[in-house]
Amino acid sequence: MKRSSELTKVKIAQAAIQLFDSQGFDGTTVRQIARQAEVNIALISYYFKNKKGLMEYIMVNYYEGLFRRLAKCKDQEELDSCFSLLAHMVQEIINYQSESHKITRFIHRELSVESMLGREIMCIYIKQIKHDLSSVLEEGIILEEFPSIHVDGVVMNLLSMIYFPYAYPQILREVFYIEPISEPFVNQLTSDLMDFLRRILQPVDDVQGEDKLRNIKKGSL
Amino acid sequence: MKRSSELTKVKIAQAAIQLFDSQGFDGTTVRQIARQAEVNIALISYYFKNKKGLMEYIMVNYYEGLFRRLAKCKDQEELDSCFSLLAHMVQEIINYQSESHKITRFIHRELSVESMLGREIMCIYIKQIKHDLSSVLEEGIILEEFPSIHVDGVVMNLLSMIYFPYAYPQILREVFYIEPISEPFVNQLTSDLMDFLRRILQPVDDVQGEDKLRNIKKGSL
DNA sequence: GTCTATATATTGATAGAC
DNA sequence: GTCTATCAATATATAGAC
Repeated sequence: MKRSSELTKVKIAQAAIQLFDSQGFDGTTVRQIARQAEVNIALISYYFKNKKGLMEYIMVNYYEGLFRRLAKCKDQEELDSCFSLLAHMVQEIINYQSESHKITRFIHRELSVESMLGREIMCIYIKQIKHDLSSVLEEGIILEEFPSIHVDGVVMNLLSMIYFPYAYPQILREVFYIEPISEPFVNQLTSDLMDFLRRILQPVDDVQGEDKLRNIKKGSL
Repeated sequence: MKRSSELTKVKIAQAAIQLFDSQGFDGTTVRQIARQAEVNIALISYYFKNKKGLMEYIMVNYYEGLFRRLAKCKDQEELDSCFSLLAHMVQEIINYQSESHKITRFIHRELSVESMLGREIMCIYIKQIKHDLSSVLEEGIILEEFPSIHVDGVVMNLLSMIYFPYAYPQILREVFYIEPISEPFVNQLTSDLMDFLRRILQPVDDVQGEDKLRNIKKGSL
């Protein structure tokens, strides 16, 4: 493998990400990708077999990166509270989505199409995310850190709110006049989700002044 | 206009909805639509000018139907509390999405593609939905029925949770083992959203207690 | 209003030279 | 590893007969 080859491969992948994001998979041609990447069309088949293989490569890469981050999260927080671990995991997912916002939107769009690949992604990766979040909630319930809530329902609400801004960034931009990729918004979203979790997971005896202040504080979104 | 013409038009639209939903707009060909509708290919151009015109027709129809329902909602509830009106609007949106789940998923997917039409849909219809929900919240704040919450944030959270199950029905099916179109789920989602609203919109002077929520509950069905 | 036939363009993918 | 040239398939859209 020549030194230039890795660069070519990366250039193709980056061009594909950009185009898949804005036009969708079926709306993008291999010719457009080659032009954008400034490489010859034949090299796409050479490196990724075909257009679908290129998409698969991008998707798998994305989720492997996400789970590396979530794994790190778990290692660092093992000794702390379940709430703190959960909070860090949510924050990590949001950060990752924001950093890779183009792939995030593209994957979520393509996930909503009926296809073999979409079903595989769901049964592997989305299930894993659900499992990771559920585990922490369930452990917190067992340890009596959390009340006995409906875990699946909470996870679904979490995913709804985590995914929305990065699946529909233009809605945020053109309807709410918010830039979803900006650091302020990432912080705001994270803090909103913390509030949501606190409201649901707060034990009866654990009302703290800090939390109350934070609840009042929201309003800068 | 012959009697058969309206039927043909409907058959084409229904076939398109079915195929756009499962394969996406760019992933569907006019030949497939004609075959599925059991009409001649040329009739698609005849009735809708072209493929894009067909999509536009479906989208506009969808949102006009939704706003007819929301308008009815407002008329019926004018004399009741803001919470009750808000609850009914949320429920109406969920019901509509469930009844037209194929168009709902298709529109939301296509909305996430960078295109002229997508931007128009957002600036007209999504903005309108946001405005309708915001208005009720703002009125409730003025009438001191609601505390002074951050309206845009609440609306965004609402939309996140309302859209998610119908944008990604397969995630619910294959990861959560829930059928998003079923009546039980529709009721569950509605009731979850009511709980969410109650938690956020609880008046300031309302001392937190188990039975206090029942006072507000009169607003729900 | 419906059809056949066709024009025109574009698609993804690759064989074979370098 | 990279390129040119090209194939075969498929796309949308329409002109004109009925």
